[in-house]
Amino acid sequence: MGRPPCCDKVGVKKGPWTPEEDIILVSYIQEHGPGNWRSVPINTGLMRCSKSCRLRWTNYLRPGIRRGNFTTHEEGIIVHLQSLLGNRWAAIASYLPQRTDNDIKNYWNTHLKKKLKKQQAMGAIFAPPPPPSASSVEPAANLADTGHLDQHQLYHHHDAMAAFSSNDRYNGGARAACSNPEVTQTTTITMRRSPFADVATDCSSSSYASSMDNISRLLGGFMKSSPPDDVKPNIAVVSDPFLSFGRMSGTGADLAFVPGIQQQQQPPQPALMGSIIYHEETTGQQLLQHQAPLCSIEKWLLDEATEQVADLMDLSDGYCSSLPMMY
DNA sequence: AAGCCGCCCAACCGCGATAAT
DNA sequence: CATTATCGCGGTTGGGCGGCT
Repeated sequence: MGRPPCCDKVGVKKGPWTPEEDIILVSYIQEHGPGNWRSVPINTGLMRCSKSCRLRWTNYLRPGIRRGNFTTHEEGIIVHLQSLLGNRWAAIASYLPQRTDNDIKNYWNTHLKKKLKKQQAMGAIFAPPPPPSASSVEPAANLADTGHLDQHQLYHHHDAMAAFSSNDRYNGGARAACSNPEVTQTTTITMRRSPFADVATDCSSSSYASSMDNISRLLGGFMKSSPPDDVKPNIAVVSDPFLSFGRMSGTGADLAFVPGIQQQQQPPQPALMGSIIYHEETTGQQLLQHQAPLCSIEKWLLDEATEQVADLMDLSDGYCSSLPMMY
């Protein structure tokens, strides 16, 4: 015999969560912490399967999540990482602790992919065709493992970054330069006002699921009443994704910083929390000294970030400019 | 005002990896 | 060691909403 079944498949409720269900779930997790999802529907009486509970918590209810309003900075990081890692949303999300993989995936599919496509189409008019052996479209799935980036992938990546950078820099009637070094022309293109300005989540507009007010109220009590100092959720404290190489793994009482891309099955490492979380003033270099050695991709990202993020942060984006300059 | 259409995103589904028995 | 459930991930779906005609 293996394990007992997680939940009855009969009578399991599906569809949008109600405020009542959210309250039940949040208060249960407040008391017991996340994890052991199997027991959640059983102990709470929620007519949801454990999977649904976990999803609701990780994608929506857990503290520290920012929703909507992806900043230029974040867009750049997502594009950057997607070109490196492919559609490994969880890995990408590990660099944006305040964002869920689902959120990033949705944002990519609905916004960034189109934007990139558009940019690449524009670039294709002027750029030479890619090398025949190149696999720019192919996700570089093994990059994280090997740490190796071939020239074309870098190429692709730089184009993507440049597209975003220039796009935002010249938002609204814009002039975007192709970053391809072999292309000397500067392309003048016309752009509408950035759609990204409008993406912002229309949190208050619709169904309950989109109501941040409700959630804030729920979590307000949660944050106030629950966590003792040593288990307090810390996600929001990390002010720069590039400083948080690793993942805020788990939530609530289990929350811990796990260095590296792989967050699966990692035990919490509270010892690291102090060194990372509470050093908002820490520089990138200082951080490197504090941390376990970075894998190649992380080092590369940091190097890249030094140049590119600094550039992006000049874009007078409110959020970006409010971040401390680390580099 | 009503109908249509496209977009957005929360939630579901299916699968592989891992853990428990 | 085999079996079975759980967990976590990526892909997909479908309901709701807003814009357009």
